[in-house]
Amino acid sequence: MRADAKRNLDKIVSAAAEVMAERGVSAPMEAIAKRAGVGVGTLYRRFPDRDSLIAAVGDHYVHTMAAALDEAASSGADAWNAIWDFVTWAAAPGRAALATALAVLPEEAIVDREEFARAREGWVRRFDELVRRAQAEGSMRADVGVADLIHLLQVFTCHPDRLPEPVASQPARYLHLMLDGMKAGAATPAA
Amino acid sequence: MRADAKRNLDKIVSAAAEVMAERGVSAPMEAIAKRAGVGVGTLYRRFPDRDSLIAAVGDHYVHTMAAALDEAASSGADAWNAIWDFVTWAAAPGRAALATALAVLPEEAIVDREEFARAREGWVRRFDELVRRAQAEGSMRADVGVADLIHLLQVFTCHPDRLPEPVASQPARYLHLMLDGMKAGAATPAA
DNA sequence: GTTAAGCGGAATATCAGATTCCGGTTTCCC
DNA sequence: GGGAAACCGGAATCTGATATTCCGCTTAAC
Repeated sequence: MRADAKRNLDKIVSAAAEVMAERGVSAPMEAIAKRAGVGVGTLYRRFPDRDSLIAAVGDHYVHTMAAALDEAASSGADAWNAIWDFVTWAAAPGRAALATALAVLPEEAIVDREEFARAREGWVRRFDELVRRAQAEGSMRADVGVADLIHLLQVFTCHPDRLPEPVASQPARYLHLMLDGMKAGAATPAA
Repeated sequence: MRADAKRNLDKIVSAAAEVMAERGVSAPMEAIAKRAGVGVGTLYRRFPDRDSLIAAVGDHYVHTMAAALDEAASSGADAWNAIWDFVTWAAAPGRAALATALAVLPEEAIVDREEFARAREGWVRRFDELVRRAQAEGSMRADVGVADLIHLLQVFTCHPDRLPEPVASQPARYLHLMLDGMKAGAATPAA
């Protein structure tokens, strides 16, 4: 692969990640190409169909998230604070497409992409361990689980267009509210 | 207006409310017409543009909600429980388009529709009073407000397509989690 | 300097949904 | 009961937004 081709490939993946974060996984190919400073033709040469592009973006995100989670988990804080920190990180501006990397990816796009599946599973597992640790510590109620956290992250970190304005602009505020609801003793047992 | 015309008008508004609940305010006109058991032509004769239809649906919902809120508020329970009950009602299946009636309505669509604006404002005001009452009672934290409740209601009661599956199918679970986070003492102060 | 890999983006193909139109029905009033 | 006015349904048509292709022009690489 020629050097310029490689360069463009990288630009395309980053651009796609950004644009998909803003407009959802089905953002126009042309918008992605433009953001990457590249012609649509180049985009199509590299990624013959949208799914392959989504998959590439997915890789990008899973790895980024896994790293952030590990950092929060190993910061020495207790499990509850590690979760709090990770959620805060995930809600930061520019992280909007988190959802993309989670479950939103069309099944077809990730079939056979073992590396991706492995990374994702690893991330989920470690997140789950953290949650269980927090519950064991007595800081998180026992009737909620990683799944709830992941789903809520998806909801609050999806493309801003899909959220009411104040929520879109302060996802952290709302995620923290939800975390407060997940605190041990906060609560009426969840249904 | 001829009797059959009136009949169709009603069918159209109910159908629109349902379909918009499921597919969002920009659901295809044809889908709405079909649900109403009416031709697209009829739909267009009554509502020349989508906004007028949205406005009609809005009226429909605001009144329904206002009634539900008033009922919860006057049930004799304390303010916190009234809120809890209302939120539960709003999250019940078939109520999905709540968002439609709140702020999602395009401004243009409601300009000059004073009756609607008045109903909505009345609803918001009474909801706000309830919230303040709960705070005065000491059951709800003081750093959140009706706006937060309304926005989160919007998030969790929007068209199911826009939410991750588990959230879409159990909005009440997540809304209750949110309420738990809003309980007095639950919490780290919201940002 | 040559050439194959790579590029941009205009042109074209698709598709979903909006909107129009009119021949065929219903109401409703006399 | 009868006829005009008001209504219908939905096929046909129009549009706008994207996807996808294609090919003459560039540029890295040797």
